Amino acid sequence: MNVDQQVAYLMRGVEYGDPETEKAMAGELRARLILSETTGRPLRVYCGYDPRTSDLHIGHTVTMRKLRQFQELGHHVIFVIGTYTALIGDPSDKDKLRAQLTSDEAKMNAESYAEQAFKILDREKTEIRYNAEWLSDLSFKELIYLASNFTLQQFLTRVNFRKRWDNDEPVYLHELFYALMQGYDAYALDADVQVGGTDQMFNIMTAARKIMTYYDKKPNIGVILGILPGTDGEIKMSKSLGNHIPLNTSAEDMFGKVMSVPDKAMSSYARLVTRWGVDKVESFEEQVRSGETHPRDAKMMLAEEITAAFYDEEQAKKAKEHFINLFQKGDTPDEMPEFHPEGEPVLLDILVDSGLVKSKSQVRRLIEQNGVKIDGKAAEDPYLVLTPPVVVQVGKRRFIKVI
RNA sequence: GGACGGUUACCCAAGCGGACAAAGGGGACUGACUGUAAAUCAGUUGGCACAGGCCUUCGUUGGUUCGAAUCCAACACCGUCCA
Repeated sequence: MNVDQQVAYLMRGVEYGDPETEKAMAGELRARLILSETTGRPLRVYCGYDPRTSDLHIGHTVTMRKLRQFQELGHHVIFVIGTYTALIGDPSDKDKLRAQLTSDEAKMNAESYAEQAFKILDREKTEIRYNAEWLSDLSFKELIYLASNFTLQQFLTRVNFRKRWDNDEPVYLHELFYALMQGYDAYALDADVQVGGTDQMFNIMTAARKIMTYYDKKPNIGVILGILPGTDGEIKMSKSLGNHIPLNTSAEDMFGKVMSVPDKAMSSYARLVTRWGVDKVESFEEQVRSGETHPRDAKMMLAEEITAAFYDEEQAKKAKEHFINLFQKGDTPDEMPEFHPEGEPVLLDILVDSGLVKSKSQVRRLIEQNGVKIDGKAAEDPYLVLTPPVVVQVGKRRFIKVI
């Protein structure tokens, strides 16, 4: 790849909300890539992760994929785990105060976090750092100097603080430190590039660049990526919103979850979570736009690619077949949990005891709504005594085999 | 320290003495339609009971009342403002 192709590759999926900024960043990146090539010094690229949660979803992997791309081009990647910043909780993506985390919790999460990250990153080429290393030694005096680079107005113009301010909700002083700390991370790591989502725009572009300049360093280049929408296609993927696709799941489940994403979000997924190159993404989008490929089939391709990226080609293919059988042909799945009833196999009890339905009242409602099927036939009587083995189905996709 | 406001089901939020298992919205679930979806339409959404009906729930604990989510008291927690 020549420099321009590299820039295009590395800037894929960025979102600055302002074409000028994007142009400026692309320009800086280009210059620094050239510098790296002539001096033979790889760029130092970093992204920080909040160890608030230990199980990752594919939304977390967007920035990792970007780091991976830098790795492929021979640059040095630093995976920072925000053990110290987690003490505050990043206020960026929420308009509410986030809970603080104890350092023990943070550390524990961090370990499993990094482990999952190696599904994407090259273990050999990744440096893992904890920001407590340098932040815990920061003196109060230093903090004052750092803080003197910023005004309260700058913070108050950020929407997430602004909203709370306007609603007379508390904005705590320590929340303002978050940006300073993240900026200091970039300085301490001597970063050339910092990768992050658009929710990190302020921290990366304003805080980090300002702080680095203050310390007479070349400010880092912000590679700001779009936010991956969740399976609802609307808002940011997040576990607490229940619209996430977890990493620790089965290939079948991942495939199915990608398929449940609305059509309009396909392009975000193509750009942010596939291993595809620039050309491939563009032709994919073009095929859908022109109607050449049926949106359903396009999404199949997408789901297969994404599943393959986290598992492997073979498992992805199997997941696809599974999906086709189950949903397109309406078959029952090959494998389903088995349930051994105790005593008389009364439908009502089985559904509750197996955990398929929460309460008996709910079973009654489901039966009234034709939502319970026995060997494919809608059940009418909750007190029906089953003659095992039979397949009991609730809704479209929940099955058990009663033995 | 003081003044004021809040705490209702999964979430937001109405209710301010009886008609309240509690409006409305969101979410979730079921059915129809489909491309699996989304959108749309219809329904369900505390528990138990075949049903009449019964039981538990409106921050906690007591009280007033024939009757309390609603009134009173104390407590707890949360918030805003003034010091």
